[in-house]
Amino acid sequence: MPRPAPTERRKAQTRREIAEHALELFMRNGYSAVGADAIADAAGVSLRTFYRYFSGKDEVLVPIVSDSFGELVDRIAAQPVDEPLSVAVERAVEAFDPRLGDEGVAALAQLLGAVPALSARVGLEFAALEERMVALVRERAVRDVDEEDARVTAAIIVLCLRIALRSVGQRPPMPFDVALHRALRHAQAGAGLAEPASASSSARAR
Amino acid sequence: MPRPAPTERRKAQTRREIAEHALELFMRNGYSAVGADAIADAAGVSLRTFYRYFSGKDEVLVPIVSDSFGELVDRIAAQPVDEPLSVAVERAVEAFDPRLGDEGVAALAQLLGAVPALSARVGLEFAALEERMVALVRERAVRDVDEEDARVTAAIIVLCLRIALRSVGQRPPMPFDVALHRALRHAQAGAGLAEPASASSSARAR
DNA sequence: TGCCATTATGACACTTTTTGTCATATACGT
DNA sequence: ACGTATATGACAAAAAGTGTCATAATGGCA
Repeated sequence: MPRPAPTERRKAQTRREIAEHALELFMRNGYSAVGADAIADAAGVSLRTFYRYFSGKDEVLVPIVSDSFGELVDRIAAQPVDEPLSVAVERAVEAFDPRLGDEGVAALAQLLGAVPALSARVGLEFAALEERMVALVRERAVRDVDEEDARVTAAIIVLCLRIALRSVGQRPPMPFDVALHRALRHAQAGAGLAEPASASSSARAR
Repeated sequence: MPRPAPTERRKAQTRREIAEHALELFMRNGYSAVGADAIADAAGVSLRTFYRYFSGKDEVLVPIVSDSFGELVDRIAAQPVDEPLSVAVERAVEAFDPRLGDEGVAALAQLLGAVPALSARVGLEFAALEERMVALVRERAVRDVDEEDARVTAAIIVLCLRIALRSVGQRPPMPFDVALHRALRHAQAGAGLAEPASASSSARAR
């Protein structure tokens, strides 16, 4: 029996709010200086409730990543199936980041770059995205695509998303869509894997 | 001032031994059923010493991954620079896994597939490998390779290693070198990113 | 609107994990 | 073999995470 929908939305909202308070606290005081209790206080919930929503401090930014990139995958899925995946991805990314402001994305990316524990945990989230992406890849191939091949393709697309997010968190920060475009182009060109030392990288590979 | 070499080797050895005991315990009793104290006991060190070598239980398999794949990267670096990277990687992988037996690798891969905490932490290790791989990529390109392009290439190679390791831990298990070969071939072919829905994946792309 | 069943929350005690500190023992270089 | 550096162990304490139960809030329904 499915659970009442309004309740589910409320819970997702609470989770999200805790995450956003955590993001702000981390940015202001640093990750290790902020305890789970401080996040709980800031979000107006008890510590026990915090642990009902998150297994630990390292998981607390997951909803933000998960929401943003989950919606991105939704938009990829909504693109017409008769165009190349790379195009579908780039189209979808044009409207990236509905909830978080640009500063929010930058803050997130910086934190992920600076705090291994967060980066590690978020890595699992990208792995989950990869699962969804496998389905999209197979949808778009006409038939009999090997499961393994689809996984590799999906993994490479998700990898490009990660690389793009990382670029946003660096100095100087690069816009998400630009970084993604570059990564996709490079992967699409075969990643420069075939060039011997006497040839340049993908730059000339078109 | 550098630290005495014998001491460093002893420490690495201790670290490695703790890791191997942990791997065995995890395989026998399951990850969550094995406490840090049990690992410390099995390895013959105090709990306090365990925490000097590892920041937590989730880090305890890192030396195994790190050693194996670190040596793999060493061998890649040792390949002649005038051949394509993908070839260098495949040559290097022929002699994969010096210390761990095949069962060891399989056990490791299964655990990584089953325990998110381990998988997450090991992900950081692959990120470190990526750093080294960037250098190798740039070495092999004759000149002026964009930092970003090199990163993408390096990241894709490391991704292939991860995918190959994952394949080893699945049913039916695939040999590491075979899985790696497949992943590399696919990435090299452009990952099927360019095909519209009316064409098959890389199978024919050869 | 008001009632009932469901379920999320808070409070508190408790277990497990992780870290600080200091005394001891061990290993390294001479 | 000796002196010094440093790795280890033991203990205490802090922090993180969990089990449990009573309460409060919420959603479905008349």
